[in-house]
Amino acid sequence: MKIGQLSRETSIKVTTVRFYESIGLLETPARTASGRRTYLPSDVERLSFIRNGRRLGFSIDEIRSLIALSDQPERDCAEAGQIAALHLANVEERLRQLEALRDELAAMSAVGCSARRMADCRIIQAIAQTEASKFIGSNEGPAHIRSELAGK
Amino acid sequence: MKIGQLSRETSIKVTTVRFYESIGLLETPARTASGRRTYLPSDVERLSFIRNGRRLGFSIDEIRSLIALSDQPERDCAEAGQIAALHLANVEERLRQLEALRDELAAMSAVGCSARRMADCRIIQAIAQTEASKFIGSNEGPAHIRSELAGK
DNA sequence: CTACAATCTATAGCCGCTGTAGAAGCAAGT
DNA sequence: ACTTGCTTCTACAGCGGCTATAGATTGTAG
Repeated sequence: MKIGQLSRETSIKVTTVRFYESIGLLETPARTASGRRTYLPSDVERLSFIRNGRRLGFSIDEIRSLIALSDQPERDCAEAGQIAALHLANVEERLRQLEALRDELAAMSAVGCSARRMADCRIIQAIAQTEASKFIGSNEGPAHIRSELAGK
Repeated sequence: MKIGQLSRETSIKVTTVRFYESIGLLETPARTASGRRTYLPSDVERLSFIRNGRRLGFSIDEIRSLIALSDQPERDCAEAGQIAALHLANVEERLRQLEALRDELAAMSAVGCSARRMADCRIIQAIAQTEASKFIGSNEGPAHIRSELAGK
């Protein structure tokens, strides 16, 4: 199986497959005489696992850990549970932040911009006057504003 | 006023202030004879606006537009309202995605990992068996998994 | 034989910063 | 004058997770 078919079967782009290989997330596959990568059905499985993990918001490193764990069938399963639980907690925290954000924005938009001139624009005024205190918890500056689930 | 004080007054790190200058978000300030940047109170205001905008999740480009608009006091305010409304819609969409994600993860964690061996780990199995169909709407691969409001 | 698709490598770019290194300036204390 | 230590300066690399581009090669169908 060549990379294109692997890509189709997993819905992971060819370039991304190569990228995963380059960062060691996917094992280096065998090559044909002319240098093309060849994959096995087990690679489809592994790549699907990676895809699902990504779609569930796990980081590459978390997926790496999960794969490493699942490659040791006799090992205690608790660690995998911890990774998942921690991830869930992170997602819930982000949800809370995003909800607070939505409320702020909704309040802002509700006021509307009935003004005709920028000079009187309520939206601009609202942004200018947003109180930093509303974002306590985001004590590390805009760095917290990044990472999962954006509109591309 | 020097960069350190501007930083303290706005809670924006010194390096970030310089970064904003480098991308043209902040005007190039005057310099002392020895080359230090000097700022005016109006710079505190502008930087605060930027900080608030960022905390509300606006992109640098959106903030750039908002600033450009507000620098034209006679202009129609509607465009600013549109930017805010579009941003709100994006945030709401992300909220929906994140909620779906949380539900998936919660269901996964609820099952728990009572198994002792990785080979029987339900978490791993759940990830492996996640159906892509549950993520319709995220039709562009993991690219959607990025951007605002992460745990650093 | 020619066209076109698929694959290859290597490298740069996206966003929004953050961190590093090394040099220079500045104020206070001895 | 000298040292100490803080602030500031420039320039550049790195983060995550890809995506895009360029240019070369190989495979396949008409």
